[in-house]
Amino acid sequence: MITVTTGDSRPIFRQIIDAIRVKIAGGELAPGDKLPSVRSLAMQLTVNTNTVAKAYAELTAEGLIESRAGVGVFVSPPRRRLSDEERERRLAEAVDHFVGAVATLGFEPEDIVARLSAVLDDLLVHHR
Amino acid sequence: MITVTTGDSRPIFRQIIDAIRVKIAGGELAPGDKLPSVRSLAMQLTVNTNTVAKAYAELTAEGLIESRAGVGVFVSPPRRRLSDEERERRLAEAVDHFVGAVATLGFEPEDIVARLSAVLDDLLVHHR
Amino acid sequence: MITVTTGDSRPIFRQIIDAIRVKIAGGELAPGDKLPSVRSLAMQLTVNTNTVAKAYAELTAEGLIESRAGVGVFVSPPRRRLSDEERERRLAEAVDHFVGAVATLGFEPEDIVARLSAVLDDLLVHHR
Amino acid sequence: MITVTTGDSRPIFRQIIDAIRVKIAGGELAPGDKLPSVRSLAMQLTVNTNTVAKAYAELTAEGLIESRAGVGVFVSPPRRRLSDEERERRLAEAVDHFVGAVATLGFEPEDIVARLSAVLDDLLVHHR
DNA sequence: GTGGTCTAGACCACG
DNA sequence: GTGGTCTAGACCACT
Repeated sequence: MITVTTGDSRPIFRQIIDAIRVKIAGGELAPGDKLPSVRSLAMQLTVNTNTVAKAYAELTAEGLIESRAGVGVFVSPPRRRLSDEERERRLAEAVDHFVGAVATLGFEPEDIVARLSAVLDDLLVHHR
Repeated sequence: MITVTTGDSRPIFRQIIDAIRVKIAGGELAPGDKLPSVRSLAMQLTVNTNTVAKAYAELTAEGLIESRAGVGVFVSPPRRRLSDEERERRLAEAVDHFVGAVATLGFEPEDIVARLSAVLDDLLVHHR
Repeated sequence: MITVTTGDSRPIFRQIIDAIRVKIAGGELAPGDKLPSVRSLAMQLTVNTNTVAKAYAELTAEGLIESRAGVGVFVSPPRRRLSDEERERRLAEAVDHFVGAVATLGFEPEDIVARLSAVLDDLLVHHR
Repeated sequence: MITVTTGDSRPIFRQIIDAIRVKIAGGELAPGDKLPSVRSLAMQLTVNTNTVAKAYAELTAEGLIESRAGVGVFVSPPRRRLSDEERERRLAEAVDHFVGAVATLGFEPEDIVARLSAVLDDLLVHHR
């Protein structure tokens, strides 16, 4: 089940993208699985169909899902789409953004790392 | 020295905010230190003065810096301007964004955590 | 100057994407060059601004251009974004599609190759 | 043997059209040869019969195949059903699509041409 | 003025 | 019924 929050700083379509990415990474959505249709997800989230379609389009461009016209949207078999440099660049950027966001919140580094580690392990390790 | 890059997905004013936050958290900017004026920083970064002013405004609202009329802008003494709920909310949001961004990059959880841990420790622990 | 044709089987936004890709590959658009604004290109092509924005968004996702909010859209410095496998896969797919489209048109293979070669050389070699 | 793949950007009916075109151009399907019935091909590919029927309809319109009532579908004797203008238009469009798709993949023009040349020669020259 | 997001609604292509 | 494209128009964020 995907949820969107208006309080989140990310736009709706990006919240959808991130949520589905996490489900795929965690194995909750496996290759071949069918995603909810654009219209049904839009209704469930009470957003416009175009907003869901935009999220699905980006996930398709990333090679994570594929849509079969008239049939629906499905999780793709995994493939390495990005170069190592690009993957590295994106990780570095994500780290930079994260550090910039939490640097002055007053949490201990160990607490932050523990928090993140728990979430990541739960998602990715659980999958293996 | 702060730098802004066009390749970054964050808007310029946010890059400035994050960079100053990190400098403060890491001790590179200590309480009482003087920051460059809005105008001079804008000139140095070759961005609009409004952009720098916007960044300084948010940092002021967070209680990280304060401007003394006619004198300049200075790093504030450490204090908690944000409520615990707000701090928690921001951390949770940052974790969500980060996980959504790196979930499908294909890195091992340990590698991601190690990477982040190194950056955080370098910044925050070094400071204490 | 970019043009779109209603007779083309590609949707408008894809025609725009392909045209800009070719201009970038051919060096007609160099890194740092400014592209026409979303609104002005939309007006010139007499299409909706969303259509142009969609094309620009995909080119941004491909790393070919970057947009600076409030300033405009610019050609990015080149970087290798895709893995070798993905580049190879895309070339193979393009070749398959092309061959499927021209196989029974009755042209001689040499003529087809010569035609394509001329276009490619004009674009890519001219650039070096 | 024809195969369809979900990873391909073309709709299924177009994949079928292209595959049969290539087989005819390459001589693997010669004039007079019998094609599988709409139903049997649909069953073999596990696609809707409408999809195969649509592909056969377009191939018939192009004069490449013909159905003899109650007997089956057969490869037509070679003839030019398309006007020179239409053939030229299709070639030009195919070239445009191809160039747009590969322009920014980072391959050398010679490599692209060599690749395409090999496939075309293998198909068409071998046939003569 | 620039790009980004979202909505509403229409029409088409596909299966 | 499914996704894809396009339009029109609004509102927001950024500079």
